[in-house]
Amino acid sequence: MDLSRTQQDYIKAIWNLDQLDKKAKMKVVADILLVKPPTVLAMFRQLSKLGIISYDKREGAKLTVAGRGEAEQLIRKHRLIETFLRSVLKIEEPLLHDEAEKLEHVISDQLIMKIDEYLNYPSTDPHGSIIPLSRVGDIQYALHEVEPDIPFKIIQIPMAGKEKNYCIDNDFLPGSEWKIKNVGPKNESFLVTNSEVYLAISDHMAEKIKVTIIRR
Amino acid sequence: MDLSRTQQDYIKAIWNLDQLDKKAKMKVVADILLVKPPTVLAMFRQLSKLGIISYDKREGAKLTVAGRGEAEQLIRKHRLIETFLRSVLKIEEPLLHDEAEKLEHVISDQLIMKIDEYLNYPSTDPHGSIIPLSRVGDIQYALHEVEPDIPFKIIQIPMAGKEKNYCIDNDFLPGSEWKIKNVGPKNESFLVTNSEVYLAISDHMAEKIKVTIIRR
DNA sequence: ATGATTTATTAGACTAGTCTAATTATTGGG
DNA sequence: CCCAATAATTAGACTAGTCTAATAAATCAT
Repeated sequence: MDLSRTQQDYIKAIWNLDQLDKKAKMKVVADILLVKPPTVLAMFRQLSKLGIISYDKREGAKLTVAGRGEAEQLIRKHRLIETFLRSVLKIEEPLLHDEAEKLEHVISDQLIMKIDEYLNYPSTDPHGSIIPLSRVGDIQYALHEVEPDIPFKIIQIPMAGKEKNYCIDNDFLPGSEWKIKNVGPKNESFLVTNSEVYLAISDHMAEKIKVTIIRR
Repeated sequence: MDLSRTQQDYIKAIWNLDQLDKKAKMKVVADILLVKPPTVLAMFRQLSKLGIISYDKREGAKLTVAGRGEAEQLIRKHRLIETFLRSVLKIEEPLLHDEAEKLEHVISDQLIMKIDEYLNYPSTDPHGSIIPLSRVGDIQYALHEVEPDIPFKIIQIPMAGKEKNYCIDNDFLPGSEWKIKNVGPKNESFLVTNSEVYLAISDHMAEKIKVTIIRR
């Protein structure tokens, strides 16, 4: 995952709106980021393709599980940086927030780990907000966590017997790329496709299958 | 002065080459910044227009006084950041340099002042290199320090008597924009122009006239 | 001092992120 | 339920920074 600074700004805006229980409609996001609606539309499409958000005209943009992961790592950085700047350099608002806003895009995972260690793994920032936990590396999800239409790659299928054969027979194997087309009522089954065939996966299989989100 | 990150990278490259007594030829700069020569040429032209460098095919790019000022503020930030990261977070090479390289473009003058204060105004960085002094704000120069062809704006002309009249008669006044066309032998006079008229300014006048570099 | 090699320059194209102007959808108030 | 206001979308254009391919200029080694 290598998102540009701009992409990160959009992700954060959507995350922040979600925290306030507001829909990330285009107009709203445009106003927050001081850009015009067509710009936001272009970025929403880009982020959808990357599996970071799903966008629907009337629902606005919604972060996928993958997108939420990205957002939380950004928030984690922001809050650790604020905590650090506050406690070491005694920086006050508004400088505190402004600098953190810039630094969060630039400080590496490695450095943020050092900062976390220095601060003795704080759980809240100077404003009392919770600092999300670290999840570095390629994040894995169980299949049932992934939203429809988000392309993913299979990492592991810990199956046996006829379930295993079912997967093998349909080329539903580690390394292959699929997406969820539809979710059955009460999440009891998932219709997946690799754009050649469609396959039904039961909920108890879906919970065991490990997957990563792929970017297009 | 609001230079992009990219512009700053070129300025630093030229400054670093100068420290090694090497000419900032296009090929060399291209190799350092991992870009191709046409890209460097485009940037050299841009920086020339901004009065940051002067470029000549066989001499390579040379920083103007204004450009050197920019470079030194960047170096100052870099070295203060390295010192801070080393002494507070015990960061080691190569992380130390890499992070400083990114942070120097993003940390404000205000924050760097806090860091300087925290470190108790160190004069050298962890490698023993000298940390340049701060010169924030719109930097002023005496006219005789400015290189030919670099456009500048007059800030102050502390003249009297017939010198004053000479300036007034020729609209050589605070607020007006000029550049040096030619420097006499032994720097004893400066031919300046505002693209309408040409004017000769003596060295002892030039030393008193305060000026800022302007960007086009 | 001339031909080979290297370097500089031009011309034209691409990407990401942005814009404006015009059009199409959606929505909410009488 | 219809229309006016608002929001979304399309189409087309711009900028900064980059590229490749082709040409021109400089340098260097015999």
